[in-house]
Amino acid sequence: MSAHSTAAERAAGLAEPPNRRQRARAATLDEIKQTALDLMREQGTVDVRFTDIARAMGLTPPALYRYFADRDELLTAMVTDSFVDLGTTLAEARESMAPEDLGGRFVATCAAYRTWAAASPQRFSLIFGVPVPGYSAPVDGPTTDAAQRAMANLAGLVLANQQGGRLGAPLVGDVSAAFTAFATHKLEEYADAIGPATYQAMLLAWSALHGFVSLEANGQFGWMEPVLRDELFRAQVRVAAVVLGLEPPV
Amino acid sequence: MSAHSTAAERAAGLAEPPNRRQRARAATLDEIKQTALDLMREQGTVDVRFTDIARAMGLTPPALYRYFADRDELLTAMVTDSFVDLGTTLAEARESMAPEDLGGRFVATCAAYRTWAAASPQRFSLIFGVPVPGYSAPVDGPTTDAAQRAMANLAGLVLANQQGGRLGAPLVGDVSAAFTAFATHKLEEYADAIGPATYQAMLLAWSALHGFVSLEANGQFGWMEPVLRDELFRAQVRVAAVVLGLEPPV
DNA sequence: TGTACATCAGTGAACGCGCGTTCACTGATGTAC
DNA sequence: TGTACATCAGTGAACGCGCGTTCACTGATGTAC
Repeated sequence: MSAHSTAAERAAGLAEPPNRRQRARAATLDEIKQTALDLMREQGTVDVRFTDIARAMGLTPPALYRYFADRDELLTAMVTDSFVDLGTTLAEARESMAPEDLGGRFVATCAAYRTWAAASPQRFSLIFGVPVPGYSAPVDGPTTDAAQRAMANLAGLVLANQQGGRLGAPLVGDVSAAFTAFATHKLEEYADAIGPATYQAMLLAWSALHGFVSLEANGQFGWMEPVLRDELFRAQVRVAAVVLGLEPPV
Repeated sequence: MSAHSTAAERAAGLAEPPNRRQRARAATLDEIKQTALDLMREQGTVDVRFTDIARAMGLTPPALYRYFADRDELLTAMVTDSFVDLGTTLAEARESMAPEDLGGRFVATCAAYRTWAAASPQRFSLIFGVPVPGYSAPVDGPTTDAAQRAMANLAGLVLANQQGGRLGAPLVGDVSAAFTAFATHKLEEYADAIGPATYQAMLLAWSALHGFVSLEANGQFGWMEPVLRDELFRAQVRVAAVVLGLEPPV
């Protein structure tokens, strides 16, 4: 590979390994977001002051405008990052267990969801919480997307279990006609492998997990020892599994 | 009753119906909090600007200092109010059903929890969410109290079911030794009527409900028709009931 | 390989703004005799 | 019942502050020939 790239290569947006400057820029971008996150954590808030970030980084505030057009753009980037990070974290957790170990994969994914939220409640709240002050979310943007993606992850696991013949009847069998119609429409992509009741169960199980995770991340379980919370979470995962009709994974 | 109160009456802090001025003051206090809430709702935020409240009420900002020492005091009041309001709302829902109709009481209380949150996500987030920007919560204050109170409400219902002989075995029977010890200690007040497994189930059921409620209140179920959400919630209540080992209430 | 030019990160001064809060005041409402 | 005084809600002017943002600049890094 030559040191000089051709015009064609540039036009195609091809490789051309980043120079020192570009790498520095990328690093600074990351540092800004990381610093913002640290500040949020430090003050237990979801608010960010541009000035504070600069100060914490040893920069003057105007320098940040080289990287983000304004405060909103930074927040949007952080929200997007959080989505991606949560997604990859869940996927990694899933892949950390052997493909045949469906129960293990389920448990690991649930645990990752919990750990991720507990590790940084601010990002969790950025995704699932009430909007940030002064920040106007992009039109119908990633906000509801959160639901979709989290669901997709769960749906994949359930589908795998179904195909592995490890999926029994969901805990709640009753599904209304309206919900059935809706689910059938939604489930086309899964080629009818998943029925309406199981689809409903996915939402129920997800809610159950999310409830625990959200209460814990927001400090509502502070009165319990961490060990006890672990036990409780294990039980909550059991509940989710039973709701879905999975073979006992724990 | 005479128009004049005695010094003794005043000292004892007795009745003495509030005069016009006092009534006006109380009304203004309420109006301030209500306006703050309306503004929060309007801009989909948990932030409040003192100036905005005054403007919305047709007052000058300094006037508010007759009622609240500063912004924090207003927020604290709003948090406290939210607690009380949620509490009474749940209690009212419970009492709206006959004492013998334990299933009905359970369902009604769950539904009230949901409705309350959906009706004002801001207050819900004030109680259960991440702290408000710039607002430093009172020491170890009501924040974790939320857990306790919500639990107390649920515990009451479960206890009633237990005493009514309508409480079966909880869905998840396994309880770790550590959790058993903890629960036993916590449950002294219930005179051993409730076992550790049921105590654990209470937390699990609450989490499950809370998850749905929180996802819905934060708009994560926006992609579902309201009717479908209703159906889904009904199923979620079923899940909670089964987790607790209640006779099928729905 | 060296030189001339272009790009770009970061600075420092400056701005406008709006917010929280204070203060001395006015006028209405309530209280004591 | 009337008068004198006390209380208190609300005003308007003023303050300090810190934040977001702009602008013209400097100096370092990268690029073309």
